[in-house]
Amino acid sequence: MFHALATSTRRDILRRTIEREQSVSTLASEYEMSFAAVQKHVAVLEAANLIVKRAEGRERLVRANPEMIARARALLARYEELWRSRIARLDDLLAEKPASITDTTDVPRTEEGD
Amino acid sequence: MFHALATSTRRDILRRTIEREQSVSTLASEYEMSFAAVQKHVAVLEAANLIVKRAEGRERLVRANPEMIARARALLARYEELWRSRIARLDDLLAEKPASITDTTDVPRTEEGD
DNA sequence: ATAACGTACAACCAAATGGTTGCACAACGA
DNA sequence: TCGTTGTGCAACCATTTGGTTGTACGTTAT
Repeated sequence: MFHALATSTRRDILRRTIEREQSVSTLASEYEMSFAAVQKHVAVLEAANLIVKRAEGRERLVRANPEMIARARALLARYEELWRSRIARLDDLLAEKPASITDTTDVPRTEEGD
Repeated sequence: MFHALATSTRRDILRRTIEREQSVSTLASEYEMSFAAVQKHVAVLEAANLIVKRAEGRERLVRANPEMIARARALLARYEELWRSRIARLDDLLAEKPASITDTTDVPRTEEGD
């Protein structure tokens, strides 16, 4: 899926099909490359479920699939969450350690016995 | 940048280096492939600014760069925003048109004059 | 000093990728 | 009917990619 997003042409196709549903040839007319090249890019996006196609007469209308974009974003959000939990863990360590520096008995009963 | 994220090995390296900073050889020991292969993956991630390296003795310690992960997520969030604004535009059209169907005079004074 | 370790880089290779042209075929319009 | 349009697919080609091994070089340990 990230692979499908890795090309600027494909991201551009995605952007256009978010804005409005359009046929493959309409899309192809927007780029310098051949129709077949664009058609293959569309196929890659379709395989990644980032777009869906709908038949209308001889045309194939392409529209973005917001569900999959959301999934990609959620995955990256999870990485950020991992990072935040790492920071949290470091904070925990920094919050705990000082006690064992000032007090080698390291018995955490101080709070419990209070 | 999406290209750097397009391989599961690199996403895994990113995940590991989010959790804690570690040397290239430590990372390499986690995978079946050769050290050189992992080192190249690290280089790709570094070129995309998704990780940063720090020299410590003979080792190169690798850690994730949360700023870049956030940027990728933000970009995808923008696509979602585009989608939402498209929906909003359609809603606007649907909210305006019905008047000319039920009432050809399409004078919206009904509320104003009430 | 010398061996072992960690890293970087070059050369090489097979497979995937992004592009091309050409062809087949269904749907539309004259 | 017949030409045109829209699509999909196969074959082909150049480049990139993901992997390998080998080499070089600085750092650490014995």
